[in-house]
Amino acid sequence: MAAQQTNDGDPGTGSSAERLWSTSVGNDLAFLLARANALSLARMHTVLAPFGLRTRSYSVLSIAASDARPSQRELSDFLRLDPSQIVSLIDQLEGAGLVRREPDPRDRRANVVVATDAGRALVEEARRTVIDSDRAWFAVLSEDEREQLFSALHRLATGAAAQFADA
Amino acid sequence: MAAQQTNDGDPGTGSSAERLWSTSVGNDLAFLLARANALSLARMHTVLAPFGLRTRSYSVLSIAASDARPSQRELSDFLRLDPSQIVSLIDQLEGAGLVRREPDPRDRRANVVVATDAGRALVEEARRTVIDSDRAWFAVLSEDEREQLFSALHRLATGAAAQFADA
DNA sequence: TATTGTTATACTCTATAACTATA
DNA sequence: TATAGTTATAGAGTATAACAATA
Repeated sequence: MAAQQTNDGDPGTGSSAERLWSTSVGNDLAFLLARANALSLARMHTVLAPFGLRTRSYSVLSIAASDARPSQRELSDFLRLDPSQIVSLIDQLEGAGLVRREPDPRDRRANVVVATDAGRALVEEARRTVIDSDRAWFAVLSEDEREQLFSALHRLATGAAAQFADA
Repeated sequence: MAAQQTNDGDPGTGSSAERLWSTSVGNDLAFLLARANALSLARMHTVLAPFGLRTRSYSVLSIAASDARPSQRELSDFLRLDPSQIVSLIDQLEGAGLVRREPDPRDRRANVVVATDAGRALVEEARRTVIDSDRAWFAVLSEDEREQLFSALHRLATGAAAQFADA
């Protein structure tokens, strides 16, 4: 760990960076959101590394392994990634034999992204460890609090608030 | 931006990507956290652009403008950025005449980062618009819900959960 | 004319390693 | 020996623009 070192031999100042929480940014919801997410991402990265996945590729593979049969455009919209980023992600996953592009019979411009058997097996194994990690990481919250957090984040991620981001 | 179709809060239409919410990632707290944060960051970027600031430089400048008199190391610990990233951020802000490095009389290795008058004026103006934007963006939550969200995120960002990220 | 997927490019962010000067 | 700041570098993430095939 990066060792929040206490500044010993320095009487008067407590643990060095702790007092910065009293500044305005320390009390800003958006800053807390960013910080919590940074920690969560680092955790996900650690958990997914043994599977050769990152958060993005895990999300794509997970959706490809469902029965949703998404097009690349739908993945782009849902994950809020540029279509070109989806191309790159699918290229990697396809190169690793985890997903394949199937032509959409209803629109010859579009590809449907589906997981291979190998992809399905990998993502199911990965998902189990992700769920375990989630449980441990969110254990500082009670069941009620987790539900409230889910509700709040879901509204922020989908609700009217979303339009402000595109202004 | 890439043609973000404004699918603002109209669930009946069944816009193509909407059904992907029923997949497992759509119900993952960590995914929601990432998505909400991405939207919040995009919003902050839009709000801060007229001031020539980004979220990072805004945070640094904001703390430098307080009476906390942080060292670069403290900024690094608090913002969870590598010391080298702090160097780069301070270089930019110092080049723009917004902060300056002052020698720490108690440790000649350390710099104390303080805002100039210009920096203080800029960040106060910026903070007003950030606060307005925050209010609008979090308006989908009630006052109680905002407090609960703050409490939950604060625990996730500082509590025992933090150690999992470095495991 | 608009949309899907694609290629290309540039910039920001993240993560490490090594170096200096102080402690 | 350890810490504060610095330099350098490489890989991941983000944001645009332009293009071919298809609708």
